[in-house]
Amino acid sequence: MKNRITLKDLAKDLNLSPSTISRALGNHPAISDATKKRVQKKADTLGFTPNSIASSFRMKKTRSLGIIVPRIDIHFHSLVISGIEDYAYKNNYNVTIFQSKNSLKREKEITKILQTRMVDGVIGCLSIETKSCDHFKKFDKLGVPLVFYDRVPTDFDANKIVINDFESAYTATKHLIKSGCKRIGHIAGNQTTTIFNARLEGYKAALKKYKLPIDEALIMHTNNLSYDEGVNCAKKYLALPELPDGIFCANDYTAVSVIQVFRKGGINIPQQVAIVGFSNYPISRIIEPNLTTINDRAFQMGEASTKLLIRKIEDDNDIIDSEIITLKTELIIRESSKLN
Amino acid sequence: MKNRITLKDLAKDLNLSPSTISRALGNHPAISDATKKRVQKKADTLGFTPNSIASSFRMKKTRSLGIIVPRIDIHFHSLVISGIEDYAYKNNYNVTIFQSKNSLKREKEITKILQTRMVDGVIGCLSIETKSCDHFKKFDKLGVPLVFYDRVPTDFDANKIVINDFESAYTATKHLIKSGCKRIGHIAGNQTTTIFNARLEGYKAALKKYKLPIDEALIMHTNNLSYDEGVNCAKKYLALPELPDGIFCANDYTAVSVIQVFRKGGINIPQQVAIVGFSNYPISRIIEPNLTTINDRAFQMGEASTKLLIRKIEDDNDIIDSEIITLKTELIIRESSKLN
DNA sequence: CTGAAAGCGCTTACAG
DNA sequence: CTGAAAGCGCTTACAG
Repeated sequence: MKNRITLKDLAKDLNLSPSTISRALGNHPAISDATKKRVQKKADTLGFTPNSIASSFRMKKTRSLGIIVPRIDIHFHSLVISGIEDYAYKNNYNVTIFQSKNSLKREKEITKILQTRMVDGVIGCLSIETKSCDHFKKFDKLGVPLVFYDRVPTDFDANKIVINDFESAYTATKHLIKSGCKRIGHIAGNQTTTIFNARLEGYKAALKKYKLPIDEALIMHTNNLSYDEGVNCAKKYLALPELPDGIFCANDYTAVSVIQVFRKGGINIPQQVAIVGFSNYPISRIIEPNLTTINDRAFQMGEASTKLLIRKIEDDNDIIDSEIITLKTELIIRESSKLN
Repeated sequence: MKNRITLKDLAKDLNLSPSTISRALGNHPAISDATKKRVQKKADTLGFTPNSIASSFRMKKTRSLGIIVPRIDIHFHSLVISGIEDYAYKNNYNVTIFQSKNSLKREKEITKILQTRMVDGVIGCLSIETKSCDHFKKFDKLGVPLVFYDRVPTDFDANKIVINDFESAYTATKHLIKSGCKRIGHIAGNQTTTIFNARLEGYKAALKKYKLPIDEALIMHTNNLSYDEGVNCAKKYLALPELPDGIFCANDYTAVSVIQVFRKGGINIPQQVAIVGFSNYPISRIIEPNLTTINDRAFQMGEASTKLLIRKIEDDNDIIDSEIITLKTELIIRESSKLN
């Protein structure tokens, strides 16, 4: 570490006090323009860079947000983080990221780290293993606001940014019904996860509403909605005495695998089976036929989380205890379900 | 902000000095086990959390790494960041992320922010717009180590983690030649970017080595190697009097678009045209036929960058000025090029 | 084994 | 318009 220039050094050089230097660089109204210019010029020539840690320490504000995501390399999360960084950057906050790797143990460790006053607020998406959220309760005691997105706690009141999974699944299923499908299947995610349960329920609700039977044989269950699980589900569909004529898949990966397996089996999509996915992953525009899917607003989720969080951080006399914001999704109709 | 418990509070409560509390919690050998236990217990019951900003300030170490990437939501970068976070986490560093959004202006702003002693070291991948790296030179003066990956500066000596793009392209092209291809095309990226130029040169070198002609008509140039540009290139190939029998694409997106356009045109892959991509994106395992590609070691690039950076941060009497580490890539042979 | 003291580099209420 | 002084919460060299 080299010797770094401080306010004191500038002060000595200019025969001013450190207070004046600080005010001049902070563009304080009480300082004369002449002084401001002198100070700025000296700061530039000496290459002064302020010590933001000293400032954070003094101000008890770090202008940092802590983010806990299961994994960064999952496209959904990388989009959310992109939205977070973008909104934070525009508001002069920076973003410190941690991956829980879907381990409850690691998630707990991370909350401990974040509870050292490192950050002014926290945005989290729970790990798959997380059932109870006790390890997040300390933030409230410390006065550190907390916002969850996507996988949110159910066991305590918290700020949450979500989409309406039930409604989205209902819309997707209704779209298949309106396109003329009568035997509609569903590839479901892990039912202990709220959002995947809601997608299943939305699917069922649409069937009920339009007086179509709910046939458990057409509902396939998976653990991770992985591509490979999708392949298995597709094979099971092919083994049925009668194929479904439409399938709503709880994510795009399984939808893509179904399309591929079915086409290999000589089945026309969408003519014989129409397919709808969920998430609007990049692959949905590449797979042939292009996949009808739900835009889950990942980037906007990041923006909205950050906007809410910063408001909570900066509004001292905020009397709202917790807030749940639901974003509108969007059905994107593409070739995989165009029947008429 | 609520009133927070400090070392002083604990000290008063236990009739000890703050120094002792600090040492006890830091597991200093000079403190008796009995005292350590008393202090730890009290800290737990009062819910003491240390103020890491105060500690950073005092120690002149933040244990934070600053990352500048063009975008977080590009799969390559999200993988690198994942590798960075993983290695950093295991070594008790945290990771603060900024996106340049490929804007030189924003990249400069970010370097300014990072030069406020916020971080102990910086990992960067240059924006597309960046030609000169003067804005990074200040880090050296501040004693803040800097490591670049992937898109690295050419105009000054710096620590760099790269793959051998020339060699990888050579290997990919050689694979096509060994598979029997005689008319091999290339879809090239922006030639002002070093890595894409190296890929083109590696391709040419392989052709030369094996005494195949370099036919400029078979070399397509793109700006961003986007999917849509790939579609255009594919159409241009189709318009040629004679098709190539193999194409090495500088990334997977263009390779995928070529496969799709060619198949729509009734061309068999790999029998008529063998295709090789670059990067091993998830889609390479989904597209049919599965795409032969180069594993570009994104995650490992993140790990290696962080390992090098932390070494530079912690090794005070390091006399190495700058270091360039080249990672081995791997040719992954899949259906799109299996000719024999 | 424990304590008193100094100081990291800022910011700001108070005084002039 | 400018300055002197206090203090944010830690850590550690020094002393005992």
